[in-house]
Order: sequence, then C-alpha cells, then structure tokens
Amino acid sequence: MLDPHRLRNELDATAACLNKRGFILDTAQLEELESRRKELQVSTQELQAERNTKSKNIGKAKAQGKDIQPLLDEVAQLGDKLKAAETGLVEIQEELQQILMAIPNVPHESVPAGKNEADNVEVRRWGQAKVFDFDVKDHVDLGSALGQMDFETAAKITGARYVTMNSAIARLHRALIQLMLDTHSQEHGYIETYVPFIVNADSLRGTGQLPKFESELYKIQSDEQDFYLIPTAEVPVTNIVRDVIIEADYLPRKYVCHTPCFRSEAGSYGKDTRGMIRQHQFEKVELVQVVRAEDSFKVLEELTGHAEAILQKLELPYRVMALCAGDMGFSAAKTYDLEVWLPAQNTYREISSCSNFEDFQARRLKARWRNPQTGKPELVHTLNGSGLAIGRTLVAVMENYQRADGGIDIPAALQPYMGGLTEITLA
RNA sequence: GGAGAGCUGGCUGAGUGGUCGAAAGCGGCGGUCUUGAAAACCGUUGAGGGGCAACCCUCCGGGGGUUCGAAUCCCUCGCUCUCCGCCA
Repeated sequence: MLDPHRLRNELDATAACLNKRGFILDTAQLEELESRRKELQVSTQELQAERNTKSKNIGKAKAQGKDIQPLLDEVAQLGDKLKAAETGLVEIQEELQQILMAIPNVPHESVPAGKNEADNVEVRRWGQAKVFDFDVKDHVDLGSALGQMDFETAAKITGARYVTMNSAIARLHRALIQLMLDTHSQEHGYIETYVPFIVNADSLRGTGQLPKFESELYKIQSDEQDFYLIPTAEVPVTNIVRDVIIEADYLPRKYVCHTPCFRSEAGSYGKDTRGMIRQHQFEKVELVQVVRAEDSFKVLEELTGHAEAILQKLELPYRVMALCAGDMGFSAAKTYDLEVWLPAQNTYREISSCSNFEDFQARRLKARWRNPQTGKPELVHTLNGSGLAIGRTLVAVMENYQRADGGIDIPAALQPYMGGLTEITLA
C-alpha cells in the first residue's frame, strides 16, 4: 500500500509515476472521496468528543448525588447523530481503503520504462551456452526415456500441470533443494526457516496477493474461516514480521525457506503446457530480507547476487534482466529476473525473480523497526527473491547437462548431495 | 471431538459500568550521587489517526451488541492453557 499522505499531498505526481507501469489512477475520484472523508472524520470526532465530555459530566453529577435527568435529556439526540456519522465515516474509509489496496507500488526511478516483457533490459550475462553436436531433447523426453519423470501418472492422480518423479531424478530434485538451503544458510547468512504452507487472508493481504489476485490462489473453504495454499514462501515468511516492531539490533532479518508453491495459473491456459516449466505445484527456495529503508536497494543487489551464486555453482548460463515498469509485479518497486539458458527452447527462461518492495508490504503488514535515533517506530523495507525455483532448475540441469546417449551428467556441486553419483544413465 | 480456564502496555500483573490509555512491579531511557560502575533516589517511558493550529479521536485478542457512558455486561469468531478421547 502506498502512503496515504503521499496520495493526498502529491496526488498528480504519484499518478504520473503509476502511469509508467500502465496503471491509471482515478485522481478525481480519490480527491472527491478524500475531501468527503476529511469532512466526515472531523465532524465525527467532534461528536465523539462531545459525547465523552457529557458522559463524564453525567458520571460526576451522579457521584455527587445530583439529578442527572437534565443531562440525559441533553444527550438524547447525540447517540443517533453519532451513530450515523460513525457509520458514514466507516463506509467512506472502507471505500478508500479498497481503492488504496488495489493501487500497485510506484516503480523506482531506476526502473526502465516499458509496457511488457519485450521492454525488459538485460543487465549482465554469465556463462556461455554450451554447443551440442547432437539434437538436444527437452526435459520431458529426457525424463521419460529414463523412466523417472511421468506427467501422465500425475494427470491421472490429480490433473494437468502436475508431475511425478522417481529414482535419480527425484533425488536430483531433492539435491537441488539441499544445495540451495545449505548455500544460503551457510555462505550467505540467511536463517533457515520452516513455515506453514496454508495461510489466512490477512497474510495474503499483507504481502499484496489479496485482494486483487484471489483467482491465482487455491482456496480452502470451510464454514468458519477460509484459508489459502501459499503461492510462494514469500507470504508466510514475510508475514513473520507482521504487527511487529523490530529492535534495531535485529536488522537485517535474512530468511531462507524451502516450500512447495501452489498456483492456479488461471489465465495461462495454453501457455507452457508441456513439462515442468509451469505447474500448479512446485518447490522453491525463497530468500526474504527485512531491512532498514536506507539499505534496501543495496540489499536488492546483494540478494540478486545470492540467487546468482546458485546458478554459478551449477555452472548454468544465465542473464540478469531489469524488469521494465510495465512488467513488474503489483507490490514491487524494482525487480531483477534471473533467466537461465534452456537449450531445448533455445532461449533464456525465468528461474528467479528478486524484488525490493520498499515499504509497500511493510505498510500493509505494520512491520516496523524502532529507530534508536528517534525512538519511534518506522516502516521496514522488505525484499525477496527465488533462490531458486527448484522445478525450473531441475529442467535447466537436465537440459544443459544432457548427453548424446540420453544420460545426464551431474554438476559437481550436486554430486555430494547425490551420494557421489556423477551421472544418470539409461538402464 | 468433549469439559473447563484464560487473552490487559516490552514483560509480569491489578482493574466495584463513570474522571482508566489503564495501578503496581520489572525492564528501557534521562538525571542526581560516584574517580568509574553498581546500589539508592528523582524523573520519564505504548501504538495508530485527524486537524493550519489550539487540540481532538481510536485502540485492553478480532468483530458485533446493550448503555448517556464498556477493559469491565451480552453475542460471536480466533487464539492460548489444563483434563478426557482419538491420532502421525
């Protein structure tokens, strides 16, 4: 959520910034609601003050044994007037809140202009695409030939966009998780974290998935309370600091967390229908940082580097893209995507997305830290990034390390996690 | 699943429906004292919001209700704890 003061005091400038990401802010509507809000809030609070003093007077009079009937007559009308004012105020505040919650974050000044993916800017490249002297297969063909990856069985069990794996491929999948958790916790200073995979609506509002993106979530409905399957560990992990005032000594907070992720992929019918690229259920190792405002853009570079370190360990060629304003997620002020080289697709594909949300999530979360200089709570900045998406990393390893005979070499960094295994071969 | 107890400020913990945003203690911060520190003593110390301002409003798990007035009474939901049952 944007700062309401900013929307009041710099409405047109803010609207112009939002325009860069293709969001049209109805400034006339906002101004109109805001002036009504102000008027109603002032008058409501005046009525509340009146009620408070008069009620206190009744209390005093009663204590002194005086007749309170005249005083009661005096407040007779007040109750209804106050109730009406309060109801009106709540209504308009809810209306404003609804609008506010649906306004995306303002792009940082360093974010390139642009409408969509095509306008993203390549920042750097690492590694070189391997030249194959045979026709490369994709991970679906490789995994099927090995008899260790099976989409049909998953479709029988559940439906489209799921997978079953077994044997060395299943272990490779697990090895990737282990490598990433170990690297980030032991080399990059993140706290290994375990969290619920089912969350409540408050948590999703906090990180920005609700109210706008409910259709992308799997919902668990019951009589009393609704829950959701997490679309990313970002939700439960970032919500650790919801409603918390963090002492200065405890910043920055750096969390690494492996979870499954569940996405309905509504609206992506027909897109990436083959293989593991776009699944309803996938694993991800997520990095989350909670930092002081002045550090967040420096930290974004660091965090992106931490995600890159995994690709470098796996010796997978990749490039770093600065997302343009129009391609960024709802809550982000700035985002770098890491795209890994996939030889079978002959292109780079997203494998990580690293974002600085500034205080956008923190404001929704009421996540603050106590600034010792002022003694006052201030909003933190939150960041996160995939480090990395496991399914897509598995795809990248299989496709980049494939051999002419259909076998797959195991990257050196993963061999310790594979019991020393150096290759996966056809039976 | 059944029965019961509870949820108050950073923590512990008081709080007959009326001047309670809330006693007291601990902790934190500032000061006096001290060569320095400790102890002692004094003071101070919640969060959010509105208003140009004076100042005002809201918040005692969440939501609703009763009342001139609710931390206090009622309803409801959530959470925590104890016992019983079941269970990985």
